[in-house]
Formats: sequence, C-alpha cells, structure tokens
Amino acid sequence: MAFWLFKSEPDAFGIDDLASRPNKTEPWDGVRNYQARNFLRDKVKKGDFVFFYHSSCKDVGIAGVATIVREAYPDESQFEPESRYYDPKATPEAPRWFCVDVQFVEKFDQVLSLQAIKAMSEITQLGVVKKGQRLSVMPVETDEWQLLYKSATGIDFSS
DNA sequence: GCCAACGTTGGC
DNA sequence: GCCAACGTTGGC
Repeated sequence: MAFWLFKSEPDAFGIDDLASRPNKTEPWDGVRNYQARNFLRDKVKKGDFVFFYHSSCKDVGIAGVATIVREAYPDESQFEPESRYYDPKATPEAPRWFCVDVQFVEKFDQVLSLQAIKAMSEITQLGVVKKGQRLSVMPVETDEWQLLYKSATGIDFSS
C-alpha cells in the first residue's frame, strides 16, 4: 500500500465534487504528463490512499483524502476529438494516457494549507514543497503522510 | 495578471 | 541529439 498526492483545480473538480458523485467515485483523467502518467499506470494500486490537493485557488493545500478503487485503464478522453484532453497520436490499440478511479474518503474540516505544509520542518520530500516539482500525481513518503494527516485532523492515520 | 520553472516541439 | 521557442503550471 502506498500514498499519493493528486492535484486538481477545485473550480474544475474539487473534493466536494468527488463526494457528490455516485458511489463518491470518479475517474482521475486528463493527466498529460509522462512522469505522472507512469505513476498512474505502473505504481498506483487499489487500496492506496491519496491526498486531494487543491491548486490554483483561494485555499491552496490538501483538502482531504481519497482512495484508489480501480487501477490504471486507458483514459477515454484521449480518443475524443472534442475533449480538451484529446491526443491525436493515441489510439485504442496503443493508448498513451491512463486514468484510475478514486473514491472519496474524507474532507478535512479545513484545508491543510501549502503555507502550513511548508512550515513543517519535517516535510522535506513532498513535491509541493520542493522547488520545481509540479507533477499532478506524486508519491508521498509514509512518514510524511502520517505527519500531514495528523496535522490536518489531529488524529493518527489508520487505514 | 505576473512570471518563474518546467515540459514539449521541431528545425537543424 | 542539441537547444531555442513556445506552451503550461501554479503560487502569489
């Protein structure tokens, strides 16, 4: 079991949107960066946990937790010419982009802000605090997950 | 809206 | 394979 951080712009799709979906589940599609794609395709497994991060908005930071309920499968939007995620070089026989399904677990009472995360001296590996890491899908070290979760909720994380 | 930091593209 | 130009990301 592993831990991840997924970024999304809440104006487009935020944690409240995930919570209101049928089964509180939604495909995490539209990832169009190869390094992030490789994580999704090869490393993200069913049962893994995800910090749902809100970017480019008023309250930037970790908004809550989700879990992986379906592992990598081809992202349909790459085949749809009208989609903003359309990729003319991708075919169903040779898909280039993948998605996973995520399910809502919990929303934090308040967003664990980027500012607060940066202020935690123990958090040194997380991509959002490191210079030049703008992946939309990134791994989270287990010990840093525990610290961040405790900081956000006041309780120890347990699956 | 600014702009730094990346990633991708394409000519050579 | 290099690298300049261009597009995108994302905090501020």
